[in-house]
This record gives sequence, structure tokens and C-alpha cells, in this order.
Amino acid sequence: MVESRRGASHRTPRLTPNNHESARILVGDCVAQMATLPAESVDLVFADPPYNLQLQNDLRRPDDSKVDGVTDDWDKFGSFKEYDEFTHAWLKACKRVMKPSATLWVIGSYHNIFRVGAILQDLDFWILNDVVWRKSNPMPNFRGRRFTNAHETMIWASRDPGGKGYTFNYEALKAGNDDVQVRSDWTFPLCTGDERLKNSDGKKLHPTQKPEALLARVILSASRPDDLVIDPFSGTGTTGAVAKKLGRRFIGFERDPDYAKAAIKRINAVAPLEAPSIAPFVTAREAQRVPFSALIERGFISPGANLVDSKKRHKALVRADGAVMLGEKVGSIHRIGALAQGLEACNGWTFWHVETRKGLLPIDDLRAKVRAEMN
Amino acid sequence: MVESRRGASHRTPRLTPNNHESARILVGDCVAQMATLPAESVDLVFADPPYNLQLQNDLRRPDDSKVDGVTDDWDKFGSFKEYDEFTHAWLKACKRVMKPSATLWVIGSYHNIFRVGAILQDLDFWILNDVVWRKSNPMPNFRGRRFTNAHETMIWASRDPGGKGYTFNYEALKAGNDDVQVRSDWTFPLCTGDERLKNSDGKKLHPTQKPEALLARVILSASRPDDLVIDPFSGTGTTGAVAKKLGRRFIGFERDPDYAKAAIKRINAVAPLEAPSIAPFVTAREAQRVPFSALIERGFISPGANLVDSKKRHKALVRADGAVMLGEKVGSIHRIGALAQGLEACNGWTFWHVETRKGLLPIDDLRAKVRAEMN
DNA sequence: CTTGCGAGTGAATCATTAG
DNA sequence: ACTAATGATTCACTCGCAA
Repeated sequence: MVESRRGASHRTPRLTPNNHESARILVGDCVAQMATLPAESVDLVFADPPYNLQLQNDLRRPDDSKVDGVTDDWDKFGSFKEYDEFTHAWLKACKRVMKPSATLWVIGSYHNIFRVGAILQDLDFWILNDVVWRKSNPMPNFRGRRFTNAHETMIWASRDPGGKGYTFNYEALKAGNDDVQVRSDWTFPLCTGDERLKNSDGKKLHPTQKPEALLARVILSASRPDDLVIDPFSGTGTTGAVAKKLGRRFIGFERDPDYAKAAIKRINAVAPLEAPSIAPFVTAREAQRVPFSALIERGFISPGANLVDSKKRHKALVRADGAVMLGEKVGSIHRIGALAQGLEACNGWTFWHVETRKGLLPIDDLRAKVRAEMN
Repeated sequence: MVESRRGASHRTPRLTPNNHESARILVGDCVAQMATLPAESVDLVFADPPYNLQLQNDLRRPDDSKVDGVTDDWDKFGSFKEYDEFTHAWLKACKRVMKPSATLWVIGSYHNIFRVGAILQDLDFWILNDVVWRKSNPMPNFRGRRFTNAHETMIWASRDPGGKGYTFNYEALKAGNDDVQVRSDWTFPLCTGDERLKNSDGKKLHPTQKPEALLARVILSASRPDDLVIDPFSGTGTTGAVAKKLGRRFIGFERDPDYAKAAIKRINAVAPLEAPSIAPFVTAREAQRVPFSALIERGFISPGANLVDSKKRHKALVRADGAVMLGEKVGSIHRIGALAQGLEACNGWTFWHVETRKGLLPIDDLRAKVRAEMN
């Protein structure tokens, strides 16, 4: 059950694995609240900080109706310096609670994203991508003085330089994208219709509610089921709702009790998806390691057999110990494959084949059979 | 004639209005060279500074070939601090020579653009838009560890807060975009093929040459004929070549004499377009609907070409910005098509044709090709 | 003439584990 | 800490040449 807590009186949250209901909103300043979390406990951060918009005057549409812009107090900063200090503080708080393998996403517009990005770099985060959210239905530029502001920018960064060990569900994303790598520009419509939370008067409850589709792609890209996701500026709880739906644990931080209340109600109404639909995609990269010798031990290949490449230009002899020979040279399937081609490196699993009655069979297919046996 | 000058010995450049051949490259450090220009003399700045890529190791494709990355000395900086100082210096030099009405464009990637943007704001520039160049054919992510880095970011800023009085050819852009406002995300292919300058050995002359279509849209958006355009990091002279073609004056700055030499040769070979195809126009606001300028940007139709109807009863002149002219009247393909027939409305896509060796071709067929390119 | 195929390439912060 | 070994990995487009 989602619960709301005020103040910093509680200790370490009790977060049990496989409890998909462990989602909560902590009401208060995110920097103070994050201090209550243990260090290195978080897998993924998504942050939608105030944009520091600096709207000077009312903006009016051609029919003279007033555009309902962001004029809330939480978006007021006196200067870039003040905004930078604020940004520095919450990013540093995030860094403390992030696991070494964690990554962080921040969304913003040209008003604030350059400051956020520079501070991220100054704090020794490591930018992995900037990702553009292209809005399929942006608000036009009513004055005709600029290009239609049709996108927002997200920065995806790992905690430390080099950025190793982070989660990126490459194969799953690619499979869902007609087998083509997902690019750094994503197209989604704005959050409208039933998804947009409304006040009792029918007005939008929050000025910058993000679409769930955007959060779903973020969470599916960079986390796994049961991971802990946090959102320092939780607002109406979009991140929490999507995290819960996708079987991730969640902690949100929100200063405004009304937003927090709405978020709790919203998250409570979410039913997590069934496990199979969110189960991690087991890929070759993540699968249990099967050494080449296992193919011999299991009888899929006999010592003394020959390996050939797909065009039968090279032939290697299989030794009983799992090494292979090409002429006088002995080595791994990878090293000998590289040697055969005169290359620095080679994936022996895809390079080498065995001859069968039905033609050439990549030894990678035999590895798949061994893996199946092991499960 | 384009000329190259070394050092800072010359005085104020003599730049006569309506002299479309007044394009020059000054060889040397751009900050030192800009100091030789008078204050408040420039209308438009386009800058493609070093990105500070910080590449560590070499990268290989799946076929083990090596990726030809940017390893030039001019992209090496010791630290963010050093890069920031460099950025601060050239932006400040730009600000001095900019007219109060001038605007500046900077292009970059996530490696540097956040620092550039923050420094722009610190220097009291006023960001008008960030514009995303979506690459239709980016290099993939070979290791499958990130999203395909498929875009670069441009920042468009006016010299002073409030940003009043700057040039934005809203009507022409809209007319060239089938009567829809141009958005902040632009799609263009990389600079390849004949447009890409090559060394005598057939290798690319410059590692980061930008496509002319991108520069054309920048210059058409934010300047007028005879305006003075400068480029602090002129490289192979793309900005100068496009500026000359579009009837703008140009001064480029380039440290490397070899690049400067190639740029001069390139710019000398450019013939300015005829005046009618680039003349600014002002119309009442019009409303209608679908991108004609893409056909020009992609090279399917040349500025100055004629469109005709299927029976060759009407003929319209194609402008560089994507609007078309019939007599004195300027507007979108739809509006001008309607005007030609004395009708209220017209679908310009099916009405207008281009003449080819094989006969008349509806421009809608060309649109289909562009669509195919963009997918 | 067109079509097909193989090679090449573009601003890229592009790995993890065992020893 | 480091080195060495293992192993995973590409999209859109252009050009040249063969068929």
C-alpha cells in the first residue's frame, strides 16, 4: 500500500524484494527527505525539476484567451545562481543514494537543462545520452516569433565516469522497435485526456504532468523488476504509477501535500502487470556463461571434429580440452577465429560451424541447447 | 572574391552592401581575429565549436573495422574548466561584434552543449529556442550500450535579454512548411556524397563537416539578404558557401590554413542565387495545411526552378525558403496554386509538377521520396 | 539502360570478468 | 589496483562494379 509520511522521523524504509506494493511518497523537501535513505540503495532516479521558466508577461493566444502557463511558486527562482545552488543540492543528494550501477534521468527545457547538464558534469556524473522527447502535439508559438517549442530534453547519466555496470535493456528495446536500435529521439504525445489528472473544477491539477508512455520507456530502458526507483519531484506520481505498473519499487518526494495526496490515490489504483509481461528479457549477454568445453563434455561435439566458417574457407580441429587448432596454432575458438581471418578479435561462437546432414550449424546454436539443458 | 588574410594587420573589413561576393576567411584564432571587427557590425553568428569529445579508446564495428573518430588536436581540452574558459572567451568576442538585433546559433552534442548553454546564459544572452537536428542516417551504437546518438542540439539566442528586434522569417518559413509553423526539431541527413569535401586520397577532409541544408535553414530563418554572417569556427566553409548562395555577406575565422584554403576554393565556386528566389517577403497571416521546403533542402527541387500545372498553363518560381512566386505574389504551394486558378483553395501537392527528362512529375511524388528518406 | 551485391562510412565520451 | 582473456556488437546510405 502506498503511504505518505511527513517529516524525517522514520528510519530506513523497509523495502522487501518482490513486494510490488512497496511504493511510497514522502512529503517534504527532497534533499532533506533523501537524507533519510541509506547510501547506495537506489537503482534508478527520474527527476522532473522546476524549469526556472522566467515567464515575464501573460501569454495570450490569437483569440486573446490567456495561456495557463507555469506560474507556481515552486518554479520561482531569483537568479541563475540560486537555481544552480538548488540543482547542485538535489543532484548531490541523489548521487549519495545511488548504487554504483544506478543511473539518473533528468528532464528539462532550454530554460534549465543546460544548467542541469553542466552541474551534472561538474558533480562527476557521466552522461550516457541526451534523449529528445519530440511532442507530437505541442502548443504552437502564438506570437510567431520563434520556432514551435516542440521538444524537451532528457539527460541520462551514470553515477560515475566510465559508466560501467548500469542497466540498459538493449535487446528488449530493439525487439520492441522492429529489430532496430532505439534512437535518442522519442516521439510521444503530451499527457492529455483521461490520463491528465483534474481538479474538482475540471482544471488540470498539475501544470507539467508527464505522459506515462515517456516514463514507461525510461523505466523499461534502464531498470529491472524489483529495482528501486525514486523521483525527487514526484508531483502527481506519474513515475510511481508507471514504476508500480512495471513491477518496480518506488519512493517519491513531494513538497506539496495536495500533489502527494493525489499521487497516493493514483498509485493505489494501479495494478501491477502480470509477471511474464515485465519479466526481464534474458539475452545472450546476460545468459549464464557456457564455455566451449561444455559442448564437448555434453557430447554435442566430439574431440577430433572439425569446425569451419560459414564459407568453409577455414577449418579448425577440436581438441579434447576445448581448445582448437589451426595448423600448428592452438587457442580458444575466439583467438583461432581471429587468427584465421587476420583480425584482432572474433566472436568464435558465431564464426565457427559444424557440418551436419542438414548443412552448417553455428556452434552458437549448440550453446543454446546446452543452456536449455541447464534450466 | 573570397580572400584569405593572415594575422590581424588589416583594419575594418570593407563590406559593401549588395556585393554578394564579399565573403572572406580570416586565418587565425577567432577571438584575436574578431577583435579586428568593429563592434555591433554583425547580423548573424553561426558557430560549430569543438565538442570536447574526450574519446578514450578506439571503437570497432562488429566487422572489426575501426571507426574513424574525431581525434584532432583542436578537440583536446585538459578539463571542463579549460573548455569553459575557451567557450567564455569566444562567446564574449561574438557578443561584442553582434548588433543589438543580431542572433547567434551554436551547435553541439551532449559533451559540450550544456556548458555552452549555461555560459550563454551567464553572459546574458537570451535563448530563443533550442533546436534539435535529427539525423536521418546516424552512425549506430555498435556496442549496444546506449541509445543511438541520433541528434545534435543547436541553441539560438539573441544578444540581450528580452530578445527584441531580431530577424525571424516566420511567414516565409511557414509558407515553405506547407503553412504549418516550423518546429524545434529538424530532420536532415548527414553530409555525405559529393557535398563532402575529400582529400586527394579520397578521405574526408574535415571530420565534422555540416550539411548545407542545415545551414540553409538557419540562415533563411534568422537573416536577410545582404546581412553580415560570421562563423568563428569556419572549417571547410559550409556557412560561407551557403551564405554566399543566399546573398548574405560572410566572414569566417579558421585556425587551420589547409581548411581555410579549401573553404576559399569552395566559396569561390558558389554562385549566388538570383534575387527573386531569395527576396524577403511579407504577407498577411494565412492559415492552411502539409513540408515543401524539405524538397529543396534535400535537393529534389532547386531554388529558382519552375513549377507548372499538368497542362503547363501556369508557372511558379521556387524560392530558397520554400515559398513560391507567381508574378509579384508570394506564398505557399497551396495558396499560389489557388491564385493561379482563381480558386479559393488548392492542394499544391497534386497541382504542381516539375519538368524532368521523362516528362512532368507531380511534386507529391517527390514528397513521397522525402518521406521515404525520413523513415 | 537497370538491378544487385559487396564494401565503405558517419562528432562515439560504446565491456566485463577472471586472475 | 592492474593485465589478459573472453566475448558481444550496426543503421542508413553511397559508390563502384558486375550481371
